[in-house]
Amino acid sequence: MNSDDLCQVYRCLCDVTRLRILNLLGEDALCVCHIQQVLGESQVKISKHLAYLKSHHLVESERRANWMIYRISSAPNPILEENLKCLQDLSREDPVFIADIKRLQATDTSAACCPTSS
Amino acid sequence: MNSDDLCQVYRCLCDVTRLRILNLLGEDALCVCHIQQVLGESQVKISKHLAYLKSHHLVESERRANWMIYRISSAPNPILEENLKCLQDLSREDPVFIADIKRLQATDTSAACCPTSS
DNA sequence: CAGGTATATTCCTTTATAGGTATATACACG
DNA sequence: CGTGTATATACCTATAAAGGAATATACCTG
Repeated sequence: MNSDDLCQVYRCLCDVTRLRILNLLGEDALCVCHIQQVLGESQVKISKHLAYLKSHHLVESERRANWMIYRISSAPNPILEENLKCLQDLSREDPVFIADIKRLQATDTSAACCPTSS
Repeated sequence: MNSDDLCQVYRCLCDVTRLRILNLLGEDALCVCHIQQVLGESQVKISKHLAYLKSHHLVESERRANWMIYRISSAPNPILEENLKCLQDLSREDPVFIADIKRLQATDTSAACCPTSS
């Protein structure tokens, strides 16, 4: 990773919506509709931010029928990993992140679109 | 620190010039002219990026006669600290950071403007 | 206080990005 | 193959930010 790549990672991290998405994905892989539902944001917004994160290799996606499952990229990225840890710490303090995780836990993940349902 | 503050920190980190500045300041407090000289960038550019970093409380400054000495902010900031560590690791791999540190070490810090000179 | 040096700010142009509306694509199912 | 659902993309507008040129400010020295 060179200095430009590093900047790109930080560019990915410097938007609240993207941080909220990464915070969710730090818990578990999720389909777009669940991310959208938990964050309470529009479809376009979520889709675009996911595309942004994907284009910079912070997340990866896999199609499951109609749904796209997004997860944190499996390619090792020390900067991302370190900051996801920080994010986890913060998610216990910041009202936005706390509420997101709560809504995530309240979400039914047994639906067809969910990665954990076979 | 809330989610918006966090984003602001990442915004500060997502520019190569600012990363290079922070990498230098991670070594030692420095006056603007030295930063400018080591990075080989224009005065305006350095000054503006320092202003940006200062406005977001990542660095602080102190006047010494004609010179302004900048240093990493003394206010504890876990996110910044964690990422400065990452930066230090990277500065051993990335050609840009390596060259910066080399030029910093080759710079005469005994001049009047230097914080270490009484 | 005049002139010099170091740094900051203003004004301008260009580029990146956020977010919305509308539309396109991919897939499943009848 | 037509319809519905999930997701992505195109196009547009508004805003932020980067960087340069010119200028202003702060301080020092004589």
